Amino acid sequence: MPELLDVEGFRRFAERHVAGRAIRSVHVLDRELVRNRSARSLQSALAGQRFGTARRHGKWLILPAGEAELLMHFGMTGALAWAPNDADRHRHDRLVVVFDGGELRYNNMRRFGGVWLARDADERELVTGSLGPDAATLGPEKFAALLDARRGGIKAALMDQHLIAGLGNLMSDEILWRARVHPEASVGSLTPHRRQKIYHELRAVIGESSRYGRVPHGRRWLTRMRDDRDASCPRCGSRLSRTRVAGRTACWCPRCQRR
DNA sequence: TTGCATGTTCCGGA
DNA sequence: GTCCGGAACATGCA
Repeated sequence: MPELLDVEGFRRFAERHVAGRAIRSVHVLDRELVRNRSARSLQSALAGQRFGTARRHGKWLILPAGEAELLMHFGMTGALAWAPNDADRHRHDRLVVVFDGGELRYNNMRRFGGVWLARDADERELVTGSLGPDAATLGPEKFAALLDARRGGIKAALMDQHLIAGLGNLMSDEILWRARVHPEASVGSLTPHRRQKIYHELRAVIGESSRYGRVPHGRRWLTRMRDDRDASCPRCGSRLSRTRVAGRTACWCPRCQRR
């Protein structure tokens, strides 16, 4: 699930349910997913604190709690849920934060990602590593400058969190498909016009998706087609190709996205 | 049983 | 230093 848009959905979800509320207790259901503190130390750091305004940088969710921050990464299968009480917890719920009147559940089947506590901005950056500017607020000049300093393939560049934070496999495929750029094209081979087109589609994909908190599965989106074995291009009807690009399965149209 | 899955990190090699 | 591919991580599903 989680790329930038999904995490943005989680941010809003957290904002709606827990911002400003006092934490009554913290239940660590899977010790391993609390990555940089003991369960006990996380509990004592959070209990009694209030969550401030939820932030997001790339695929990271940042929940200020008192002086500290609770950092969440969702890996490939993470999600948040809210429940009025402790009934019917799921076996993949890894961390539960309890408030008066309900509880926030961090669920993660495959256990990539996890939860960290950061005492300050320095510790946060230690945890997240250096992140590029968030894709949702990246300006055109900055995007152009980042690509100018980059070699290698365009899909790898879009997915590199150090360069731009937030884009993953699905969104990079969606953007390149809309921009009609082959996923293996090298950055250096792209004309300024092509790069502007990629930027334009990046903004469009994020903009059109943001109200859903995820990339839509509509008929005109590549994302919807990639699950089908005999998927065809929503634009031209050609059979879509699947190849490994930058370590992931890229889905693209051999007719629309020529080298 | 095998392969694949929207994530990151680490390693060796060019 | 840069970039790439591959393997690893953990779990479930087709």
